[in-house]
Amino acid sequence: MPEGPSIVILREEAAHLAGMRITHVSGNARIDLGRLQGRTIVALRSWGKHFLIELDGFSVRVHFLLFGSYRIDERRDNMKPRLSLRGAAGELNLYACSVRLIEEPLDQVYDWRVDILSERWDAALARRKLAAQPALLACDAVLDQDIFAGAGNIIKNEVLFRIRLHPLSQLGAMPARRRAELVRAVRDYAFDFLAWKKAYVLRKHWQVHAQRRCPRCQIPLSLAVLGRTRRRSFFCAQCQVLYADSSHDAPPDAAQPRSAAVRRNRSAPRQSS
DNA sequence: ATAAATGTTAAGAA
DNA sequence: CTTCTTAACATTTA
Repeated sequence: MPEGPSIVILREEAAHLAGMRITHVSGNARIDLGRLQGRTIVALRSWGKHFLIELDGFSVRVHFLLFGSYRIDERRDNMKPRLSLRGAAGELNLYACSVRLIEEPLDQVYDWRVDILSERWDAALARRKLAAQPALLACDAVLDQDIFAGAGNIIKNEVLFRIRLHPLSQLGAMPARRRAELVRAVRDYAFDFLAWKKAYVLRKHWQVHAQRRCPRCQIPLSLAVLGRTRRRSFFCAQCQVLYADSSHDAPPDAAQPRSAAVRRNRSAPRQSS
């Protein structure tokens, strides 16, 4: 459930509740539920993986983490809602999620230019942020919510494969052209994800995530827990180019010559057996 | 049945 | 003061 496109789907499915006055509030969220009673839903918004219920006066921020779920105009029979909002237009039930109140205006708290699904997405800003962190690994960069809000582990794995970039590549060792390509690919894949998820065909479009073989060269995919984010990376060690630069390595006590990008099997030959 | 996973945050350690 | 590591949270699927 939790990557950005899934939150956009929720926002769209719940759109008919915007403008509704909340007449019944319940749930086991550790917030003051009484404050929501009688308020009006001004708008339903999203930023990355955050689902935002904007009320008159304050907002509710919902994050589904790994296991969260929701029902609109219906309920789960097996689980107690973390938060349930009811009114004349329908009801919204949220389960196993993190719920917090935001007192400040949302436009003051969120930078919409960073949301990979926003119409205000700013690719140039993302490129600048990537250029500013030369030691950052590609696998960590894609998951950085301050750069790509809404990108999750599936998007990470699929994007890196699409542009044939090794997850351990260092941003500073890549040509600027390649960083720009990465920014473009995250945005593009987010919309593919959205369309596929709406059509219930997301999974069958996975090229590497939770897959066994490289669809391109057929060798077994590598699976490793990589980066400071310690998330699973599925990748093809043959097709995905690694850019490494010794000047960003951990303990170089002497000045070392800058090494050129390490390119592995650029042409990705077929595996012979 | 046991493990791992589309994720983040808080607290403690280094 | 960072930066890193670990635990906690809580549900489904393999």
